[in-house]
Parts: sequence; C-alpha cells; structure tokens
Amino acid sequence: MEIASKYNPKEVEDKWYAYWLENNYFHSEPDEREPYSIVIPPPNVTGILHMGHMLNNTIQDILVRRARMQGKNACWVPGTDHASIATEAKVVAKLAAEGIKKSDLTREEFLEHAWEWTHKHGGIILEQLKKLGASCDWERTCFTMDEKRSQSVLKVFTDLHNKGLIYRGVRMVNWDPQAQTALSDEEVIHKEVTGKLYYLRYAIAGERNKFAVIATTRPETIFGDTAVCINPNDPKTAHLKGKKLIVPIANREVEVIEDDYVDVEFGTGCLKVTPAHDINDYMLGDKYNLEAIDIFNDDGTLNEHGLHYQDKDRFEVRTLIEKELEQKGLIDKIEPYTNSIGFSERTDTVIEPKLSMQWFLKMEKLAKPALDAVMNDTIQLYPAKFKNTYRHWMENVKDWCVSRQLWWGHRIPAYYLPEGGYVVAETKQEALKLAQRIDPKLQLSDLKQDEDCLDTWFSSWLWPISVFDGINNPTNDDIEYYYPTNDLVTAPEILFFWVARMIMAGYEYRDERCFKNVYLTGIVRDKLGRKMSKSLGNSPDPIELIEKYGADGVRMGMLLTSAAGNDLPFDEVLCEQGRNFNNKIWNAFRLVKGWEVDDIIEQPETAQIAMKWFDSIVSKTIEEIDDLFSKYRLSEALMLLYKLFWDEFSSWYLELIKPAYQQPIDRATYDATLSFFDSLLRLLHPFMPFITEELWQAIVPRREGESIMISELPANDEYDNQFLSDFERIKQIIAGIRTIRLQKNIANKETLTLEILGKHATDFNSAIQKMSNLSTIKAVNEKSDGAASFMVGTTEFAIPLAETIDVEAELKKLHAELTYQEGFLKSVEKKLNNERFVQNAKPEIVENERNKQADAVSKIALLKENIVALTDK
RNA sequence: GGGCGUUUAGCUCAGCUGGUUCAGAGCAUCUGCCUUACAAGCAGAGGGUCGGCGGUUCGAAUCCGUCAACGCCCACCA
Repeated sequence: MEIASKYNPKEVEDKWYAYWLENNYFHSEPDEREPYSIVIPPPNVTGILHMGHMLNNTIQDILVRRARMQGKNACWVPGTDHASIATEAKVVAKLAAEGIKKSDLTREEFLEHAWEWTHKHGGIILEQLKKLGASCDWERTCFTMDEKRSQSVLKVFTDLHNKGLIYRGVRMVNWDPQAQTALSDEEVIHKEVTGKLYYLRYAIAGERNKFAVIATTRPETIFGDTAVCINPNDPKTAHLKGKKLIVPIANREVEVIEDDYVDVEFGTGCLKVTPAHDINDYMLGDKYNLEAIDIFNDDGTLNEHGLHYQDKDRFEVRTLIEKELEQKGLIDKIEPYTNSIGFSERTDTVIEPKLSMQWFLKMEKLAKPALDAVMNDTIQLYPAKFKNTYRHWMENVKDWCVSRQLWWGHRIPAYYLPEGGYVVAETKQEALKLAQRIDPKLQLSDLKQDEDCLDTWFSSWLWPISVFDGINNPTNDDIEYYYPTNDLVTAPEILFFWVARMIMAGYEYRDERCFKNVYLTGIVRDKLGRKMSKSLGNSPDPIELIEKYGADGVRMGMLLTSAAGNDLPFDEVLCEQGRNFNNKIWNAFRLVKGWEVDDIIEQPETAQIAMKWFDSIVSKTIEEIDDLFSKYRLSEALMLLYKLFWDEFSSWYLELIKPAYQQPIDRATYDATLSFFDSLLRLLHPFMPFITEELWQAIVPRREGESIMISELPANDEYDNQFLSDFERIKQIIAGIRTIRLQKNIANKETLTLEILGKHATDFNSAIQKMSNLSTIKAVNEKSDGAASFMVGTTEFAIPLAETIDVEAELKKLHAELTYQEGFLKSVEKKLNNERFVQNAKPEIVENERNKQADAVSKIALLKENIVALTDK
C-alpha cells in the first residue's frame, strides 16, 4: 500500500478524538489507583479560544496524559466561568443594539436575556478545546453558576458571615456617570491628560483679607470640602494650625487638620479634603472623622450641595466656577498641569470616584495559612520567583470587596428587614427564620434581598472544591479522592485574584492545600513583543492554526519556547517546526513499514551495535525527561524528545540498520525497531496525541478499544554510559569522514579507505564503514601519502585520496590548529604552574587540568610531525 | 514612587551550589546534495570579550557592588 509522503492531520484528528470519547478514556471515577487531578482555569463561558488558552490547556493536557500513562487515575475537570462583568457588559451591549436599555428591564427580565445569551454563546470554547485534543473529563463539566456551584457560593458566603468575616462598609468605587454603574479597577483606563491646576484662595476665618492658597485640579468639588489639611512639619503652612478656613462660594467654615500625608513640595502645601470624591481624601476623612458631602447626582451633574450650580454637569461647572472665582478674586493663579485620569473602558467618560456601601471579606485570618503554605513550599510555585511577589501581596493583603453592582452573578444572600438591619442565609426561608427571631411578626414579603452580586472570583476561589461538590457535600467520594488536586496551570496575572484566594478557600474549607504545584505560564506575545489582544488584532485564531498545521503541530509550536513564567513570543514559524516534526515522524514510519522482513537472514553486527546504543540512549533520555518534568520544564523535555527522534533515531539508528535498497531486513532488528518506535510514540504522546495514536495503531495490529493514551509510559532502565560515550566518538569519526567528502568533493557513492594511526582500533568498524561508505578500515603506523586527516580525541584518522592534495592549504590548516593547541596548552600550564591553584582547587580539578595538558602535548607533537612531513614534500 | 525580574549567537532560550564535557541548544544563515522514508528533507560549516564598569577569588557567564536598558506587579500625590 502506498502511504502519502506528507502527514495529513485533518484526516486523523477528529477520528481519534471521537474514538477516545467513545471508549470513555477521559472519564475518571475514584478507584484504588493513585489519583491525579487538575481543575481547568474556567474560561469565560461565552468566550472563544485564544492563544493564551491554547498554551495553558496544551500544558494541562500534557500533564494529564502523562499522568494517565504513568498508571495514575487522571481526572481533568473542565468548566466555564460566568464572568459577571464581561458577560453582563456584552448582554447590555447586545440589548442596546436592539434599542433596549438595561434600566428599562426588571432584574428577572434582564437575567432571562443573560441566560439566553449564555446558552447561545456558551460552551463554544469547550468545543474548541476538543480540537486541540484536550483530554478533559467532559462528564464532569461545571459552570460557576450551575446549581451546585451556586449553592456552594451561597453556603460559603453565609458561613463566612456567621464566622464574622463578612462585613458591610463604605468604599470608593469607580462610577461611570454615563453607564451609571460602578466599574472594577480593571475596567478603568488611565490616561495622561493636560488640565489646569487652580490655586484657590480660602479666607482665614476671623482674619481680614488673609487667605490660605490651595491647589486643586477640580475646583467644582469645593462644595464637598470638609477640611483643609497641612503637613504638621511644614513651616510654610504653620500659621494655619488650629485655624478655620472659609470655603469659597459655599461659604462654609472648615477646620485645618494636620497629617503628614500632605506633600510639602506639592502646590502650596495645603490640601483641600473632599472625602466623598477622592480616594485619598476619603482615607483622611475616615481618619479624622470628617463629614463626607456627596455633591454629585448619579449622572455626573451637581446636586443641591452645588447650590446655584445644581443640575449642571461637572465639566460645565468647572468652567463656570472658574469664572465666578475669578470675578470674586479668589483665584491666585492657574497653571497648566498634566495628570493621570481614569476613563471608563466602556463609555470613555471620566470616572467619578463615588462612595458606596459594599460587602467585604476580612482577609487577615484567611491569608495566614495561605501565605505559609507557599513560603514553606507545601504549595510550590513554578517558577519559584513568584514566591516573592506572592509574599509581598499576602503580607499587605487588604480586605476583599466581594460585591459588584451587577445582576449577572450570584445575588448576595443578605435580606434587609423593614425596620433596618439584615440577616444572611442561604435561602429566603432560612432568612425569614432568622428574621423572625428579631421580629416574630415578619413575613417573607417583608424581606428585601440585597440588589448586588458577588464578585466572580467569589465563585472561582472555591473551584478546586466545588467542582467535586465538596462544599455542599464535604465527605463525598469524589472530593475525598481527588482533593487536593495536583497541578494548577494558569497565568501569573491572576496569581492574586484567583490562585491566592483558592489557596485560602482550600485551607478554610478543607483544612488542606488545594493543589500541590502551580505552573505559571507566560503571556503570549506577538513578534513585536506586544501582548496578544483582540483590540490589537494581533492574535492568530488557534483554530485556524490547527487547520493549517494540525493540532499536534500547534501544540508543539506553543510549547517550544514556553519556559514556565517566561513570556512566549509567538511566531507561526514555531508551528511550522511542529508540523515538520510530525512529518518527520510520519516518514520514519513510512520507512519502517516499507521493509520486508526475512526470518532467515542473520542480524548484521551494525544492527546489534545500533540496538544496544539506541536502547541506552532512550533510557538515558527518559531519565532526563523525568527530571525535567519534575521541574515542570516541559519545553526542554519536548526538545529532548525532538532530538531523540530526529537526530538519534532517524539520522543514526535508522540509517545504521537500514537494509540496502530493496533488500529485506532481519526479524530481530525489525522487531526491535518496532518496539523502539512504539516507545518513542508513547513518550511523545502527551505532547502530540493525534499523530502518535494514528501511528501507534498502525505499527502493529491492535485490538478494538486499545489506545496509546492508556498504554504505559516507558520507564527508564539501566544504561551503559561508557557505551554511549564510545558511540559518540564513533559519530565524530563518521562526521570527520563526511566533512572530508564534502571538502574534497567526493561523492557519497565512492567508497573510501580509513586509516587509523596508532593502536587505537575500534570495536565499531562495521558501523563506521556502513555510515561513511568505506571499503576498508585499517590500523596503520604511518598514513598514506596525500591522505586527508582529522583527529578525534588524540587519535588521528586519515583518508587516502586519489588526487594530490593541496599542500599549502593543508599546511595552513595544520598551523592554525597548532596555534590553537599551543595557546590552549599555555593556558592550562599557567594554571598548573600557579601554586595557589594547585593548593586550593579540588584534586579532581587539578587532575583534570593535568589530563588536558597531556592531551594537548600529544596533539601538538602529532601536528608538528604532520607539518614536517608535509613540508618535506 | 515602592517591589520583583530580565539582559548569553541574527531570533527564542539552557547554563543548578564559581573550575571537566563552559561558552551550549533549537530556529534562522551559509556551502554541497532531487543519495528511492522525508527538499516540510540529507550532509557539513560559520557565528557570542555572556549589557557596561568596578570588586571578591589562584580562577567569574556564574558571587558582591554600581550604572544602563527593558519587562511585570502594586501605589499612583491634590
């Protein structure tokens, strides 16, 4: 049968994925085997696959497939995240396009639209993961807003509340006056804006025509001033201590307070304090118990505190008030000033800091065990450099604001009572019971549930537990078996948002780490080093790449340059390299399958050597790969396999055993080769699942239901290191002969003679002979006239040539080599003549220098002989 | 501004506690090959004063100091 000379991934990938699914190989149930579990970092339910996912999930799949082949009971739990902010924004935008305003809908109506959207766009990403070969246990697919996960969230919120860790508090939020919603810090874009710095005159109470000058960029906020702050150590403003100032226009008296927060160098050293409209001022207000006067309506116009500016927009007021102040002589000066201002990502309007009541989770107690676990390596981060960042964050952890002013998400299970106060419970019925303890007359209809939702991370921080239903049902078989999970693969950007909080939840709810190892991937960047993003349009579509290069090719491309924690400068060339490797494997298969086997013929010596050598090098490589995996250096492990297959197997082993054209191969060699091929495919399978399955199925007949993905990963064996290094010498000899062929323009078909000078004959003559097409190899005392020579170690090899050699060129070469060796010897001797070196260095190092010296001396002698011999001609 | 990290071949990166194999790998480049597995290939070759300066040491890519460039996270001065 004719096999195509190029591997065609399209023909095989869907077939094998379906086969794996049919045989239920991805599914895991607890049993007596050692468990190995990974929970997927849940992608946004309505998202589509991007390069970051591609990288992240490829790594997870490699780890899972490898664990499975090591005989562990591997379980990779997939799922999606409701991503409240992003999804709600998309739904709002979609409705807006249809002319529907969110504010015109009831909560229930809006949620209907949101669910509709979720069902329509949801789960696409999971289908895409299948294209890349992800061996997830699809029967276990979870969603952060499905019933069990939602219940877990409410249960945990209630529990934390009962433990006294949840509280309500005022916080400054980013208010978007156009969208009339609060935004997360991530949705605020800071831009440098050139504005004005106004120096305003505040009259000193009780003192005629005396003013304190205060610099501000926002004169319209003076209506919210409730104090003026100076630095207690500033002589410039010392005269204001204990005084009262009069806010211009508003004509209110405010106190002068003292705090070293004020920068003496900036402006005049006087700071107007507007607790309701500036985050720093808010903190001052908090510290000194100042009143917070909110002067804005939700749409950014001034309210009644703005006096005659009521109902005018904040920017309009800024212009108007400048004029009024000017007229009243209350402006000292105005300077141009550039500062950073937050804009809404969605509406591009200037963010207004706004005070609002939010829910908080106390972090101090939760953070403690989570910090310790990482610092003492109970949980290991790869690369470890993130430990520092982690510690820094955890030691300065702030309480977590868990509420969001959104509808799409888990609604906060807090119920307000008519007479004030609230109760927290998992259900409204439970809440009523609690409420009735306060007031027995209360009815269900008296309870008003909080309008806000919980932060998305408040559900994902439970993920490693909740996917096994360990919150609702803490002693079920799944959670007991799969928890703690083994590895977590995610991006460093969410180390705090997600990873740290999962660790906290793990200790709080299981009293145990939630995973053992955290592999932090890099950010996928384009060739110019820019982060790949939709807005830049510089991100290739992973699915298109898979179409072009095959899933295995793209997986390999992703992995080739992705050391843990390092950014990944992505280039399609890498996928090409991956595809080429697939093709190489494919063609090696074609070669082997094309051989005819003869049971009678004996195994040639070359093949015996090749087998022994390859067996050793496979074992050695496996040992190295195991070590690399233990350090999560996956890309290096893949590179090792790449070289093992391409260089060692294809270029050396197969060439060594390859029978002459149209000649059969002996049984022993053939069987050994198939067995090697089988091992190589299994070693490669975690990295490139499809092609390895395709070839593994074809290399020998398989029974129905067999699969490489559940076969055993080859383990390392004893190997003969001496044999390996001897063989490396042989490779050098062969390379030496090949170089001479190239330099002297001798065709490969022309047979040559090899002369070995001195007694150093080799046990591998047959291999050398075959690989470099020699007729004879002989040990000689003196090489033939006009032979081209080369050295391997301290042995000289020569190839007698028919034509006369270029004496001059040869001499030049020898002299160059001599110069190098003499220089080398000199540097070695310099060390050896240094008494302090001989005294201080470790004995084996000194010994080694002596060996180098001896080697160099003998090489120099040989080179000189050769030079003399040539010169005589 | 605070913290962390990076700088080794044209590109992307390895080089663990200083000393064999220390200057490496893959890709790219160059040269010669359409040699019946593979031109998405084969064989060979070239290429770096390890960011700069200073120090410790018998010895530094490796340890220390300093400067420079770049990157990330956090806080972002009215």
